[in-house]
Amino acid sequence: MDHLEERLPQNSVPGAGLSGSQSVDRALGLLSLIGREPAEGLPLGEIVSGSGLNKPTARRLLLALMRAGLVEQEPQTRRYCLGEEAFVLGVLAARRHGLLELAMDGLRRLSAQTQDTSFLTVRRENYAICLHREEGTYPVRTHALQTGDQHPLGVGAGSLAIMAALPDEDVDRIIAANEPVLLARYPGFAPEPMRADIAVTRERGFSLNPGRLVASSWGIGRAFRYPDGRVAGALSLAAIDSRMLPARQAELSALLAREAARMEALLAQMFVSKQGKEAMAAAAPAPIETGRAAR
Amino acid sequence: MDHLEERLPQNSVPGAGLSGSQSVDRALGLLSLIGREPAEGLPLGEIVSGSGLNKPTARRLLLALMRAGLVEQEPQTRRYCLGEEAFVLGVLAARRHGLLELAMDGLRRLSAQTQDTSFLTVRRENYAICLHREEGTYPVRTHALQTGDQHPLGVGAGSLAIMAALPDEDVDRIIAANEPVLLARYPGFAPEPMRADIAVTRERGFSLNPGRLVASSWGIGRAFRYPDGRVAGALSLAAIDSRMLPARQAELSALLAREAARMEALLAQMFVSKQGKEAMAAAAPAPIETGRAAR
DNA sequence: TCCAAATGGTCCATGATATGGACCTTGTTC
DNA sequence: GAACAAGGTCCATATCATGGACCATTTGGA
Repeated sequence: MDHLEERLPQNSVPGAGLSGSQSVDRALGLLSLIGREPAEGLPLGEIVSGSGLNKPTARRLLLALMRAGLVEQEPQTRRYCLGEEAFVLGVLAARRHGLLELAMDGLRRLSAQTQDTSFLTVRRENYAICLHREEGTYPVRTHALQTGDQHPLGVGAGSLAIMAALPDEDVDRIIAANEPVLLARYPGFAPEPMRADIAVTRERGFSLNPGRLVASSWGIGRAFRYPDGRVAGALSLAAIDSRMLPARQAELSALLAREAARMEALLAQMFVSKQGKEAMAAAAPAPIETGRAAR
Repeated sequence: MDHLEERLPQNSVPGAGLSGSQSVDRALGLLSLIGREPAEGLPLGEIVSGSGLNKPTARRLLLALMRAGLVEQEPQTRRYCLGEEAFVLGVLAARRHGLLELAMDGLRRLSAQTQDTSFLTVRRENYAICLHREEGTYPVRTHALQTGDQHPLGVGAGSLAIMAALPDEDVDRIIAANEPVLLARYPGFAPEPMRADIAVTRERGFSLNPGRLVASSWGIGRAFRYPDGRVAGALSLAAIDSRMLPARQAELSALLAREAARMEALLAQMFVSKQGKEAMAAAAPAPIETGRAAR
């Protein structure tokens, strides 16, 4: 039903789209497709239709992914989902890309101070993905956004904050790319209103989702950047509408601003130490360093 | 220098080794190779020699991995390392494979109570990989084991605990497979002594590494299992020799045993709720469930 | 400043490899 | 128990990945 979006991620330049490793691209596409729905996994049929591949090809690639442990097949349901190796790889990658770890303290503070649920969101192409949900203690909570959930950029508070932090040309491109999905699956997020939201967000310094996704479930968010200016992600808070009146919005946005600034400071620090390590890498003979002998 | 171990992960059955997706297997092999050294990344040359592939092939596959965001190339050093997408994928996979999350509380307790550094280790084929290192407060600490470090099964306390928890046939196979690496890079971990270590570990209920990897750096470990009996991983503690005398060994092993039991309880709980969800999946119409419409 | 060596990166003819239509198998519905 | 649907596999074909040869850029030495 959604073949349209697949198949054509070659940049329309006729000769220059040949990657040189079609099957690898396809396999990694499947991986990301499966990652999108990690809750219960995807049945083969949906993988086939969702990827635009045909059954034998999809299955062959899945077998390769399973051999590597990145994908597992639930024996009961025969559904395919992310494997343990994907998890391990993530832990390994977290050494360099430790956004979540950096953000955890801030999220805990936010939820402790506000009693509301807080989120870390990052950009992933034209989508925003929720990396963590830190529960608040307030008894009425919204469950509109869970860890791992993905929505088009501009849909939801954190996602909108990220979108608004991007340069205009990116905004245009992203909205154009997402237009079919927005119209089909996100009533209330048509391109034009979204542009208005972005403008307001930029003006006022924080994003607001007034229950557009789930009625009465409001969100407020703020983006933060890497030292080089790239958008790194967004922090956001969610609560029911009665806890998001203008006065409290101001209060929450101040807290978000403080934590976002803290994140930017931490990232700046990380950038420095990383470059430091790189400079050293040449000289250092590595004192004890068990295992992994030189080659 | 280590071509030997590559190239032949087909199970020696002559005709039945053809995977049907050579290039995907190779690409995922590179991914795991790069994951092994996430600290500074690997230069192309080492990837070429480490994988047994040739330069153009390796490069082409790396480009595919980079297109997917799973690998990044440091612009300065031109080294290849795990990309942000690997990290994100890991977060997504953590929903199902949340061992680390389950273990964090226990690790914190262990380090708080003992002042020593504690570790979570899991098995990965014939190796053990350290998923987390929780610092202790005691001023003299060993840094023999860092998050992400990998050693052959049987090398180090956690690794040995896992090995000892495996059935004999696995032990034999793993030792045989690792023999070249052990002899070449791990003096003090020859196959025969290791078998003795395994026997002692089984008898006494916990593993001990008496400074074999780094002098004076001792470790003590204990494995825990999934409800179905499979070994899930190991918890371990590291300290200098003077803090690992027999009396304290007993004390520490009791703490480890308690935390390992707790882990097993948590895992059992997870298994139940997972099966529960599966059973429900068919009936439930998913109350609000924004986005991701049915197809 | 220049040259040499090493390492990173690319091209393109060739055939090994991935492809997908057709078919088989298993589980579910009426 | 027959019909349907979904999962899974086979295998001849031509497409796609392969790797030897080559170019580019960086490093370090004189």
